[in-house]
Amino acid sequence: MICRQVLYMRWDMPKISLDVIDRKILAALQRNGRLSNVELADEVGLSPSPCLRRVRLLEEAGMITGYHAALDRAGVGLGLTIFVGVKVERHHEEEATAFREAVQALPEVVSCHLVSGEADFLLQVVVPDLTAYEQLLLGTLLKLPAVSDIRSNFAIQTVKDRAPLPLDHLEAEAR
Amino acid sequence: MICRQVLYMRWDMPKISLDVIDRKILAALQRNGRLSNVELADEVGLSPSPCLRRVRLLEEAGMITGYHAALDRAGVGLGLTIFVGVKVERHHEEEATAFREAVQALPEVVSCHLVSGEADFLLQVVVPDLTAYEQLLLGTLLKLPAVSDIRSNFAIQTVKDRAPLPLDHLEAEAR
DNA sequence: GCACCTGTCGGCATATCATGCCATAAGCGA
DNA sequence: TCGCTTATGGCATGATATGCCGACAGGTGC
Repeated sequence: MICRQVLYMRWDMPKISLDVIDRKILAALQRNGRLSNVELADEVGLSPSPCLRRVRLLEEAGMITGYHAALDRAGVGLGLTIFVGVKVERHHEEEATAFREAVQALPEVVSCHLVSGEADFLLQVVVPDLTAYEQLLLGTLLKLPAVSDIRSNFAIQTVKDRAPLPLDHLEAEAR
Repeated sequence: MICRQVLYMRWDMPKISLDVIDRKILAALQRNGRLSNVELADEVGLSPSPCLRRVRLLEEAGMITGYHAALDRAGVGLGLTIFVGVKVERHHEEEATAFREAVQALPEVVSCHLVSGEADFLLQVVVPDLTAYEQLLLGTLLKLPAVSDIRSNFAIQTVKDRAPLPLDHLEAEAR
């Protein structure tokens, strides 16, 4: 019998564990999210029925949070990527929450993390050009609640982007 | 006739332009990359045939670079995300190239950009835990070619991640 | 050792979908 | 107004998704 290992559990999601085949499925769908179930089944060494069942379970368990088309940024006219470090004033938790909500609502901000170190928040911003960034920075970012300092780092070259998550660390543990 | 606007062109890709429907398609597939063609066609207000044709064109034109499943990082046991600023020694272009190639080969590094500002490269690293990061930092990153300084910023909270690219800037230009 | 239970597999039937082909409608220039 | 170009929609066919069934293997208790 193939033994699956419980790695993650929340009250609102079914228990799940990842065996060798589940990891193959996750790796394959990271690489190509539009694989047909037949192709996927063939790739992981199952017949279509149990393969589809596993995919559905992984989705319901929250392991797979979604499927997304990746676009060419330059292609759609978004030539500038900027990593923005934001410092917020201390002792203003309610304002920090307001900051988070404001950031959520900004479509140009494609990711935002609370981080340790120099900055408090690290954002990734995507805009068509410098003019657009100027408007965003002066017109919006600097006016966000509790912001005390902003540092912009322009992406000059993309060496690697959105690479698949490494799943090798599961290899050793699962049988 | 609906007029499309040429935004991006490379010698090896067919000319393409994006009209209102194309933008709806891109937006929909960013949101859900596994939409069936029938659902997509319904959403953008076309019948399946021309809809599929447009999707294929967008793929061939390089606008859509791929489809990928998004995984829950904690769910697959990758609890730690770190933003790593790396400084490299100047005047060593060949070593900087070696650095880029080394980074490409590291599965824990999910993205890497050459940036302006304090650091030269900004990496996003994903590992299971602090022990794994210690090994990666001491055993690998610090030994990479031409590296002179490394600064690690740990992600404490994810406010927003991998949000869809904003396509609103195309609205005004296209008819 | 045997019966039973549980979990997973593979096969099958059916509804849905992808995809290529063709006729048609709408814009554009002569 | 007449063609030419381009995109659309419908249709036929082959492929796919999906739910249901029985089979089978591992584990458990008698």
